[in-house]
Amino acid sequence: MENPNLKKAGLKATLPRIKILQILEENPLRHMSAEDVYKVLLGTGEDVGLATVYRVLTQFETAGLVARHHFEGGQSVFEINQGEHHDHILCVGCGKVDEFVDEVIEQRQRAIAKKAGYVMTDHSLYIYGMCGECQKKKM
Amino acid sequence: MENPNLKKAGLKATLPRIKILQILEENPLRHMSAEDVYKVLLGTGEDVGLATVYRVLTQFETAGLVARHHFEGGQSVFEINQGEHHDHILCVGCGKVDEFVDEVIEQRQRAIAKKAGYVMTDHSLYIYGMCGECQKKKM
DNA sequence: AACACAAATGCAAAAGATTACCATTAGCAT
DNA sequence: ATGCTAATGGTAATCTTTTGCATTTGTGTT
Repeated sequence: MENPNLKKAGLKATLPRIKILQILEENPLRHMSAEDVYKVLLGTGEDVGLATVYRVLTQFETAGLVARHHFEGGQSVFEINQGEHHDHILCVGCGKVDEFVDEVIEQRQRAIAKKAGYVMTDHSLYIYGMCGECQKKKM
Repeated sequence: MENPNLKKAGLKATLPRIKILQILEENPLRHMSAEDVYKVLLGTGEDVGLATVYRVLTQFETAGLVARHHFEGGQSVFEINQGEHHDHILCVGCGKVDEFVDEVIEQRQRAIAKKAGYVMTDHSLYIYGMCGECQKKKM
């Protein structure tokens, strides 16, 4: 029953890790801050410290189980790694997050890095805007 | 002598603002954190508080005089707005920052936002990688 | 040039996010 | 079941940024 991804990642299957991974997998909110995860844990009566949540999330990131994003507004948000790579488009009105993939952009980025003499290791692309619903509200 | 950009932006020409704008314009480091600016001020013997630096930089951002970036690693960095919009490519080895513009990417972004029903207000694209020099060092 | 008043500043305290410390607990191989 | 090491929880510390408030400084006006 213990999630096999933990062992695969070389992490001991401890209770906090199992719980946190489960939350990231099952919570409808795909992008959660450490605080968000912590609150869910408290809600389910788990006795896990906030410091542990931070530690575990960082370990998950290192192990490639989750991706860390730096959306505007300060804190890091984490998203479980499943399916393909994608970028994000965020609504500045309501905070909604949508995902997209664009092969043309991916390719141009690689070309730009190469031309500048870099070996690309990562990239982050966020589009900010106002979503359909929020546009209506503002009228 | 007082920088006309301040008045143009509707900001009183106070000594801290004049000095800070000057630093942003003249410092060879084009991307500076609030702390960076503060240290330069101290170095030139100016008596400006760190809180004022933060306040002024935020005002400059609102006025469109500077752009705020959220590079990986926590604090905000500011860059004076002159010339065209551009995106950034950063070296994860030495911290070097290069700039680039790619019209294809700009255009795809607008198209993606539109298709998702968003009115795009802003975007941020960072490419991370290892620059030429750092690649050599690692061998 | 002196005034008057609101806006801006400096300092220190506060707030928010994340990390470090350390004594205690819990996986896991034997 | 036992023991050893890694992991955890709680708290204090750190770092960046913001806020409150008394004081100072621009600026337009006499």
